[in-house]
Amino acid sequence: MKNSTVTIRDVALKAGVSVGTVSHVLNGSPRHVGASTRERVLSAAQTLQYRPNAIARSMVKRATATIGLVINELSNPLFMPVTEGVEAVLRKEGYGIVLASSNDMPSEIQAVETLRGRQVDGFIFMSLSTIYSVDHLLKLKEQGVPFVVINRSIDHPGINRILMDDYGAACRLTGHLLDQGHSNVATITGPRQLRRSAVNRYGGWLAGLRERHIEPCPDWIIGGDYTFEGGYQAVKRLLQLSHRPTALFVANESMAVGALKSLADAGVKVPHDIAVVTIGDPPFAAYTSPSLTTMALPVEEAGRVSARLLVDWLKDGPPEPAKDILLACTLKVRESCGAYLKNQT
Amino acid sequence: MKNSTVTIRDVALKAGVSVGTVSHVLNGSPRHVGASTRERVLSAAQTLQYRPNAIARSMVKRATATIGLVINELSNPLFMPVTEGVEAVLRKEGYGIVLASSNDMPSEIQAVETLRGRQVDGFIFMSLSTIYSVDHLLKLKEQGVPFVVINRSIDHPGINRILMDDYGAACRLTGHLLDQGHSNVATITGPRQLRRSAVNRYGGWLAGLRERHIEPCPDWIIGGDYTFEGGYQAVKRLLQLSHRPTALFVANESMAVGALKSLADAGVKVPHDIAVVTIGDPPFAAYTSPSLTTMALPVEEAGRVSARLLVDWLKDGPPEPAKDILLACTLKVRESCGAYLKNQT
DNA sequence: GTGAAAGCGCTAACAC
DNA sequence: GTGTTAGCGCTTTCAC
Repeated sequence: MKNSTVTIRDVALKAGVSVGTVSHVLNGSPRHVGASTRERVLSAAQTLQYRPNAIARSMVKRATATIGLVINELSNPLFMPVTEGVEAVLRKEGYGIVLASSNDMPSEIQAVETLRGRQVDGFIFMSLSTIYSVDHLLKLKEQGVPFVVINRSIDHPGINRILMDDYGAACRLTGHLLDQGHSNVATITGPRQLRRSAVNRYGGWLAGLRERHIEPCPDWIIGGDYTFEGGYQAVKRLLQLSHRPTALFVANESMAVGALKSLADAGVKVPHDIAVVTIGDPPFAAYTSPSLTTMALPVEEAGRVSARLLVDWLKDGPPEPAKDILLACTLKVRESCGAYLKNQT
Repeated sequence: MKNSTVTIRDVALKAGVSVGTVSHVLNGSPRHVGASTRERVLSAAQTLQYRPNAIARSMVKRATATIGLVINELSNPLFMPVTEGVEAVLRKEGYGIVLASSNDMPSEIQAVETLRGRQVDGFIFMSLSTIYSVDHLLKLKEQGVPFVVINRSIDHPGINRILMDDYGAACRLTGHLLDQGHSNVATITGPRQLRRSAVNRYGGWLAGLRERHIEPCPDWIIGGDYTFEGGYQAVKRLLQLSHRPTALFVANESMAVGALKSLADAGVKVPHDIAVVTIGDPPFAAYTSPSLTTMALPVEEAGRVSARLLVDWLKDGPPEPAKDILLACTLKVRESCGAYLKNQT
């Protein structure tokens, strides 16, 4: 970066004071400086267009006021709002974000190394997968590096984590279906080998049913993979069943969209012939045909909460005991569950 | 960050050499060092778990190997893939990303200042709006700060910019509609006062029509705002017209989804009663009912190209003359334009 | 082939 | 109230 060559020395020279003084007035340190001196320093800095070098500052303060945000699957639409939440509080607190994406374990480890080399003050890990080993995170913890994980299944005491209540959301959503008078509720699950959320959403569905003393029909558990096509194909399989359900809990939004299309292609009317609900509330959920009844995930909130937690840690020391925060989802009733239909008739 | 207190000195001490030597072997500098010395240094670094302090390094090299990515509207789904492209090439080249989001001019200016304070080596500006003044960018240019803009209407010589060919995309897409035998093509425009892309897409639609000597019907130019609801309402207005078009060019994907729903709600069959096409190809475009024929924007490519441009600049000096790159869109033919329908009959 | 030392721009003791 | 100075951890001349 060119031209950035105006240093604190230049300001000191121009103001006719020492660099120490300049540093003090510019940082509003407790030390008392004369009004006229302060004035001269300020105006010198102004006219020289002085811009403090944060790198040099970090050097001596041994802190960079930046945090590392490591994301896997940058392309996942869920991450934008999380990042937004993170960014909002971090910016307000004067912290910067250095971004790293990782597609697998090795690259995540690599990213952490790189970011530590860049001296980030802490980390936020934002991920979806549950298959990752967490050894490198435990190592971080052991070394006292501040970090918080979002949506990461890491069952180890003392890890600060933010989770979204997939289980509760699925349970309530299923309950909502039952409230509409359904009792034949099928599910399209996520990849339960890979994602903790898929396990929890399945578990929530089951619990929602059993809460009302309904035993799920094994045929009505269709395996999916969280993709559009997965949802499409799952419904195709479902429709081949002789005994069809009257309601369908789809484990995520992408599959729900695929399911809707599959249903439409097969001439099955939603919600008339079958009700559909899902977890995750993308902007377009209100504009599918029919619009989707969903449980909105607290994505932006997760971002804000994690950032807040980390910043507090950085300022006041680690939370004791470690936080384990479960964020609730919000029911968005639209057309696909048939609630409106029912109320009309 | 704790524990990070193993410095180059420690390595030097342990290896029984000078810090200069350590630096040389660790950076693979041209200087010759004895094989045994090198060996000792390497193993010392290894056993001490030495991690070079990038901040200190930046201090003396006067370069941080980071670039500032400034985005407005973090929530815009278009930006994820762009960021992905940027990240991919930057990581490969050893550069880091520091992220800044800005919602308006003042916050963008603020972000630039902050990032310059953090000594980023260059900038990528990713934005949508055309209403911003560009004075601060011109100032950057004047000061020799490397930067490239994506999708930003800044008509000033010497600015390196990446644009997506909205005009060409709209023109070709309209042509595609005409190829299907339509001649009554309406459009729902974007906010032409705010977005350059809206102007260009409108212009492309017009040009596509005139290329075939068709004069557009003024009634068939419906003003929209790039939102789902905007698309929904626009179609409502369109349907009140006595003389309806047989095809509809919607300026962006969100409005197209809104339009589809509006049409469905009104019982108008797509593509049978009216064909629909749009610009922008979100993942769900293939799973709407009917699936959307679109022009896919080269978003990830824009990210990659901009990053490559910037990195080359950082390494070899500014491109002469400045690059002005126009990226083409890709036609994705699906159901909503009626092409398949036509071929079947 | 290797070591010593001068900074990079800044903050924070410590003097006065 | 203000100035001086010793580093923060590293790279890179310049000696040897």
